Amino acid sequence: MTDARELCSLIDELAHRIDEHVRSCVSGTDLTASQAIALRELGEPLTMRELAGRMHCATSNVTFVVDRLEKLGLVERQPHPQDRRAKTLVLTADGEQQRTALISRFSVNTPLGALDEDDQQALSRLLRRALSE
Amino acid sequence: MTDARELCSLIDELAHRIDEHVRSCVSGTDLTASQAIALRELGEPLTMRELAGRMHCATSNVTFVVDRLEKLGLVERQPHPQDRRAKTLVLTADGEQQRTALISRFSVNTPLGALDEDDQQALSRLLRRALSE
DNA sequence: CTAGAATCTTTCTAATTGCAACTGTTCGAG
DNA sequence: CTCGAACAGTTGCAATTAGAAAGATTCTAG
Repeated sequence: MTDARELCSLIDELAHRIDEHVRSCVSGTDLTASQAIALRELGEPLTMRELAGRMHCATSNVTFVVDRLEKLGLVERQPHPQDRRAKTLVLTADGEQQRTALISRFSVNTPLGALDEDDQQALSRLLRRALSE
Repeated sequence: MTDARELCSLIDELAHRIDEHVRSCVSGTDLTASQAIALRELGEPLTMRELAGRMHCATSNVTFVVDRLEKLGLVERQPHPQDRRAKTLVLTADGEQQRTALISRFSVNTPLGALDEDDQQALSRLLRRALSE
């Protein structure tokens, strides 16, 4: 039987490399890593809570991050059409532009560069299966 | 071509599940998640720096975590035999005992439970390849 | 042998993150 | 209807984490 603990370490290691990659992509810009991830996830309008879910962090933290993105003029808090409690986060034109620039920067020197096309597909399949539970 | 961004999200998601798993394993004990991970990694004596490397955190943070483990009587800072700058972290008898108990708790309901033996080996092989570069 | 660069740890400080309480809104049972 | 429970978001506060500076030791070029 394989060692589940070692497998977890490998995944943690890769997640850490991904995090490092994000940090290297934002170094030199005026964005923090958290802000960049938020921007990345905002390809479609989301509520605060939805964004928190995608970022795996507390909603109070999203309040903080979005505050700063809004000050930078990249995101707007709009009233939610159906639910007056919620807010819809939408990118400004500038936000859209910075997002596409960011994503193109993300896509070079990916931590998965050592894997060829077939391996990436195989990895994707295995990860989906592991997460499906 | 597969979407590298989505692959990264899958890995992050799995890493997050692993983190949640650790937290659920330590809830009810007097250990924090960081302390538990430190304990897990101390299967062999390590220096502060080595432990920081395995925990993916700053060395100043390890000082903090080890301080508390030492107060709990689970770890001892011993002078390093070769290098008087460094310290060797070794588990006490109580530390060893808590470590094995912790690891056995880690091994039930693993986030990788949805994968059978073959899949786990395949995943391990792919992760190693991705990390090898 | 020795001076300077590098390394290991700690301390101090700042930034990030999570938790609990609170406001305002929606939902559902009666 | 309407009242209480549930939920979205914010705020204040505490805890975790990282970064930079400093002290002690080791390494290395000359």
